[in-house]
Amino acid sequence: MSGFSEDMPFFDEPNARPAAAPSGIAARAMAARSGQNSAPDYLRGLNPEQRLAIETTEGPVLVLAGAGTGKTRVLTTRIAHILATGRAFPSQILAVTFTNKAAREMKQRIGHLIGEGNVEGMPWLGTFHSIGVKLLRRHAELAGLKSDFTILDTDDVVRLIKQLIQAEGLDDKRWPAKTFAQMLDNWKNKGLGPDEIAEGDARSFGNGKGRQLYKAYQERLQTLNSCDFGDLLYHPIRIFRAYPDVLKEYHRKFKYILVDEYQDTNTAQYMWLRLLAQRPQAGRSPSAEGRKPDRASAGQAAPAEASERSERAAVSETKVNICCVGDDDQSIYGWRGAEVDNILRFDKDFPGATIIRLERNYRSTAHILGAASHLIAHNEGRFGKTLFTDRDDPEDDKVHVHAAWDSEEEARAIGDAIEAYQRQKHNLNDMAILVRASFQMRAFEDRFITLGLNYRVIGGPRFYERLEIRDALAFFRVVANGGDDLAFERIVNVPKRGLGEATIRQIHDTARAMRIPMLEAAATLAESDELKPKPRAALREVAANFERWQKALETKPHTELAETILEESGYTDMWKNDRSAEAPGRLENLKELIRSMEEYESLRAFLEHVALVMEAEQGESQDAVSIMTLHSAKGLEFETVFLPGWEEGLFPHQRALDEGGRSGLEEERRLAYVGLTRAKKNLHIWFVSNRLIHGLWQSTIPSRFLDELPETHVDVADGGNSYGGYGNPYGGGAFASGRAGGRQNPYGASRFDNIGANDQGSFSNTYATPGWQRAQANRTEATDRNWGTRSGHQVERIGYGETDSGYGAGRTSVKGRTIEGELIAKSVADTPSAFNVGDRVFHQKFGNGNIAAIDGNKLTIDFDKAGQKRVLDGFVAPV
DNA sequence: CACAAGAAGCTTTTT
DNA sequence: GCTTCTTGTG
Repeated sequence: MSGFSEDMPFFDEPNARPAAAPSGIAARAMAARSGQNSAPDYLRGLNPEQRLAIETTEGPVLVLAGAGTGKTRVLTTRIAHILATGRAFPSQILAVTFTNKAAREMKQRIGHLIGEGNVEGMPWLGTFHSIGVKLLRRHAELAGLKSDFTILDTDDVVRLIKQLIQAEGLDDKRWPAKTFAQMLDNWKNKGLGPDEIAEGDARSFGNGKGRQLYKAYQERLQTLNSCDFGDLLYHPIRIFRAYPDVLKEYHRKFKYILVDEYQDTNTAQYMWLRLLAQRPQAGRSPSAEGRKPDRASAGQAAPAEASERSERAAVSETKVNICCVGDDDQSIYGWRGAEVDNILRFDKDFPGATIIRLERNYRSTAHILGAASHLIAHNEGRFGKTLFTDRDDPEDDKVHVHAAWDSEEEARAIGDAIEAYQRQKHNLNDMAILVRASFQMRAFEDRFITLGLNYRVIGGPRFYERLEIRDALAFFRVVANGGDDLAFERIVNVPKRGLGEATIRQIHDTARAMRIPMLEAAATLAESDELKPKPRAALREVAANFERWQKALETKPHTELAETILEESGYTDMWKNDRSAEAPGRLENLKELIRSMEEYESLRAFLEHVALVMEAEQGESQDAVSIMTLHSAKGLEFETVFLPGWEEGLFPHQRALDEGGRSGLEEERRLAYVGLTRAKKNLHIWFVSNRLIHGLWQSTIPSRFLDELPETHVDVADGGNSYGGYGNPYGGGAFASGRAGGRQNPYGASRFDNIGANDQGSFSNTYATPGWQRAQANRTEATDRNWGTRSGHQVERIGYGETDSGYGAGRTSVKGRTIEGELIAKSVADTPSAFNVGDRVFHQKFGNGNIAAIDGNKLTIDFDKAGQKRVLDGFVAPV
């Protein structure tokens, strides 16, 4: 049997026997079973549905777990239950999650349940990718790799593809490597190899060379002994298909399969699961009746190994004990290949599946739940769940909907609200701002910096993606694996050693010609006289360095070695001598990197961790408001949640509508649902009338999702309510009809069509709300922020490369106050506007003003009251 | 090789 | 409009 080496004890049950030393919960559970009839401890406090989900261990089970219904608890308890009742050994359980975070949490909780000491016999628990690696390391040679293959990240992949595109003689401008990397990813997410992709797809890139490039790419990966992320799923799938005996081993091994966030699985993951879960049954599909042991009749004799084990083990092998947990209403990753269909189709894929709904919500108030449920009910094509709660506290606030004039005021008002909560002794840690798109974050950061309010931004470029970290890792990678050409190329000339493009090309060519890694080629070249003295000396030093470090790899502790490498290469000095603002931070990050290495046994172990876990683990060190995208908020909860930017075009996002049509809209709605259900107690939704989009002020209309909220659970804040005293600068009248945010939204009319009377009665009647004087006041304050009130307050960026960058650069950007001459110079327009500079015009929201400059259909107007703005000519009328 | 001007993005993001 | 990457010039 191919791929299993002796030193990898595969069937490790005998050593991991839980019955031998049942500890913790297992012991208690067993005692409980034999003793009284009462349920074991770990089942206490669960509701009937949860218990059903846990105790229905046999056959396929789909648990539809709504937001806040105790999904993770069910998953972990289910595993504990399987173990406690002796249904399987830990090593016979496969549990898959999507994120490292989820895996970590599950591991922890299970450890807690079955007793921390039993780490030895832990289940196979991890992300699809980490389990993929585990599989692939065992069977690497079946995929043409060695078991110590390296995992490339996206950056490496793009650089590699670029080289291939150039090697093909294609213009890498016209055919961007990034685009192809994405295509590759899509193909692999669908489990398609170079020969399986659609002809059209293959032709659409690189003058019809798509397929050829794909092949060349895979070949290159093989010579580099590397994998990309897609391969971690794709290779195992192909191995399972091509080597049924290998697959069979895993069929025997895994008795119980659990999958978290099933709604997020893509096609490749689905295929992977199917292969593992569906046992060949000679044309018969396992049904509910299949619960009875009927293997014998399937004509598939129980393998000898199985008969050695207990009766029960043999029985359960015939069944598909797969349990998928998910929520179709929280599927928000369709755009990167997730197939909601996988979850909707579950009972067809696994006939006789038990479907269990968890609908009792333990998180939110009745108002929040009511609002969320009502909203999501607008989607078609869902299983349909109705969350409920027993909670009925008349003190609970309704969901608040607020209007603001523009994004700056939105940020200001939310900042005020946060401070108000703070005065009521709420922790900042319990509050979050969830945005649709990351550009929205800026306004909040700006505002919070002036306020001196602590915040933390979650998401964005991760720790390991930072420049200095990637450089350092490249050094380590070359030391650990001299054949890592991509890493070598990254740092040959770092810090600058006068090794230009020409020299590097030469190394490249030599390496190709002699079929040796670039590092070796460099060493060879350094000893030859093919180079000019300068680069030659430089190369010689590089080669000597790496030789020395590689030797030290065996002897020195890895953290010490890492430090030495960064010192001796001159990398630390490079940043020490750099007087830019980021340099100190980068040095700090390097220190952090070394520190984090301590937890790992070796440099290699650390590098593997880094490849798979592209996040820096950081604790919440201090009290701070969280700012993040709705996507990254999935799975989290907060006492108080702010959801800004509920406007058509932004949320739902225009591109989702354009590209995804109806299903795009439904995914946006699910995203809204995710947002709403993050809140435990207080929920504030905001929309603005004016937003700066791509540098242009655009009038916006309230999101259709606002109209989809039920009135009974929603409280629309009127102007005086939260702010008091700010009137409509344009004199109230028709616009300030006193019902700021009447709730009929005219989104049926054309987008941005809110000029004139049809604007009335929509949410966008925001004059009456926070007010224009504030906007005026903003302007002065916005200027102030340039010299920052930064002292004494801390900004924490989780996973951001640059710490507060660019705030000082606001000089020209204070509310579109651009230098006029520039705009006039640019105003050679392709679409001539019907206006002339100097014309007096009227704008629905900004009032009267004079045109200062024209750029195509974009006008720069000095408004009498609102100041200078750039607007599209369609929004103004001549006076 | 360094710096500056020019061009292309610009929704969400894990592994 | 802003930011980021690439290309061009000294």
